[in-house]
Amino acid sequence: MASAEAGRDFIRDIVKADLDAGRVEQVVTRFPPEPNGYLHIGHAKSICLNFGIAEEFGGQCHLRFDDTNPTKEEQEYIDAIEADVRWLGFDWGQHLYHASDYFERLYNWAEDLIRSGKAYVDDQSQDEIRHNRGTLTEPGKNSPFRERSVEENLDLFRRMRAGEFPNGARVLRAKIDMASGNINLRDPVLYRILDAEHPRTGTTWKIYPSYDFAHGQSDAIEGITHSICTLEFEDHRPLYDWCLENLNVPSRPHQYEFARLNLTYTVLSKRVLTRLVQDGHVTGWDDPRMPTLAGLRRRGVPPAALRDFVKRIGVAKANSTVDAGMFEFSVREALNKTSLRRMAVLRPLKVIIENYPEGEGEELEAINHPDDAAAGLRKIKFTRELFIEQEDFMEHPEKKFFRMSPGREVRLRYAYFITCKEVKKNAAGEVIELRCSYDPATKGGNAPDGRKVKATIHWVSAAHSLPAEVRIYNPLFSKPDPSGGEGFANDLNPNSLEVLSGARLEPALAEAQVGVPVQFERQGYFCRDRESTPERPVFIRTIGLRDTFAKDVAKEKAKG
RNA sequence: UGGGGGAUCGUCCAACGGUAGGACUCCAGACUCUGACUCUGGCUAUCUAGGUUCGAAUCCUAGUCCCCCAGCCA
Repeated sequence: MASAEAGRDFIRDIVKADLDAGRVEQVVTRFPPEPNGYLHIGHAKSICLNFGIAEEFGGQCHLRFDDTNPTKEEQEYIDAIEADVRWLGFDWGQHLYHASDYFERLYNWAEDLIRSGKAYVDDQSQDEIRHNRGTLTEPGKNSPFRERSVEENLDLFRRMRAGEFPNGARVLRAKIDMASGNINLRDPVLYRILDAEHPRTGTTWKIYPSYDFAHGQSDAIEGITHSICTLEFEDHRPLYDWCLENLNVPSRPHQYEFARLNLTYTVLSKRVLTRLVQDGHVTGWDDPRMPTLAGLRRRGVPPAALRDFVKRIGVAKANSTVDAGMFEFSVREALNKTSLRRMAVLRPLKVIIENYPEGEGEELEAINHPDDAAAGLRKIKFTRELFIEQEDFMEHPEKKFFRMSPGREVRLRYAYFITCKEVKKNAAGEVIELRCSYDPATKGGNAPDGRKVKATIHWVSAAHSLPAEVRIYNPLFSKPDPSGGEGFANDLNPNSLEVLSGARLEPALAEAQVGVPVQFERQGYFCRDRESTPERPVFIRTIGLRDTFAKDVAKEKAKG
């Protein structure tokens, strides 16, 4: 039954039309990762597309590992991929498959092709095959082994399977057309000899099917109706179709292609991501700077933000690069709704309230979420000695700066109005302490005489706050369009990680759970990291709040 | 000089012969115990040249530019 709403993109249009016309009775899609790395935000687009379509149109979506190359694939990746897809919010139910589940059937289909004279064993070396393939503008040459008898091909192919030949000695090729303008049709390799241990089939197999020979048939076995992949497979489609048309397959799937995701300041090449990890540019696949789902999760990005982002960017066939700001918007929007508010001072500046009694303190009430009364209130401790943010004070304020400065009155959030009376400096001339006075009548943050202040700043009690480490992340790459090739290392941002070791947190943050986002008021969204110790919490900044003041300052500076 | 795709605001996506619309960004303002959120208002686009048509982003013709393909990777 087709969803009532019209498709939101060309693929959904096709699905809907197929359903409406009765060409398929239930849509079946699949997400087919190769377990040779971790999933990233680009995969999220594909996952949301495939699982989303299945959901919307009442169909099903399979998770299928495309594990046809044991030299690159590992169990660690298989496990991580399953966890990441679940985390994103999708469920494949009973439909977990592996291309390797189909090795026997694929093998038999290969023999079928040989028997019908449409495949042959080629003894040429890899170099010879490459050489004889021709070029983009010149046709290839037929292999001298192209006209072997069915019997000889069958015998050789069986002996390939039996492990009688070394890696690379022979391959099975489709007999199509060495002069085709589409290079994929110049007798593509269907099977190669690979003496490697497969994470699932172990050493059972000595030969492995190529992607082109495995994918379409796997789709057909599973009854996939719409096989959705990225643009670079567009000119593989004739081969996809050729296999299905020349084999006795149980169903007839069709392939559709969409443009993969590109993001500014980001590289989504699996090869580069692998290098970042292996070469130690990041601490691992889940380094919070990585665009991997594991990295984003550790960073504190909620899965709902990913899903929202994917919905916003749409699906089309034109290559494009999405502004990372669009992703940030989705992250902030999701976080704003759900994050509890807390106060934390990242770069502390000591404040002493001179007219507040020494050794005393009081509890004040603070709101946990401004848009959600059900989130309730909490108590915060106010004392004579406090910390405020260094950047909330300027000895010589510039024109539009209206936070704390000498002689100026500001509000401490949920507490009192205070006025800066004196500035203490160290020998180097750095401000190290502010002496202030408070107005007891402004308790809770409002002046009974109705006077206003231009700024409200956050603070913590010096004695009650918790020391912590806070990690601020900046883009991993310094260029909007970093190299996805060998030059990637030159485009890395040397300041992608900033560690603030002297931060101070309000006591309620002691209960923060790893990975659960909170808003540090006026600063951004943060979450406790798994590297925290009982003595020393570590918080990670998921993303900063929008900061129009900082932006204006930067603009002024740019103007000169 | 082969084959396969693609060109619409700064960015991403719509419009399926009938007023080029939305989102992000940006700009101006309102609100504010977060310079956040929210809310108002605004700027900016059909690759080019012809043609068909009452009417073209959409159809036709000829160009231009961009992307992918020469793995026994996927």
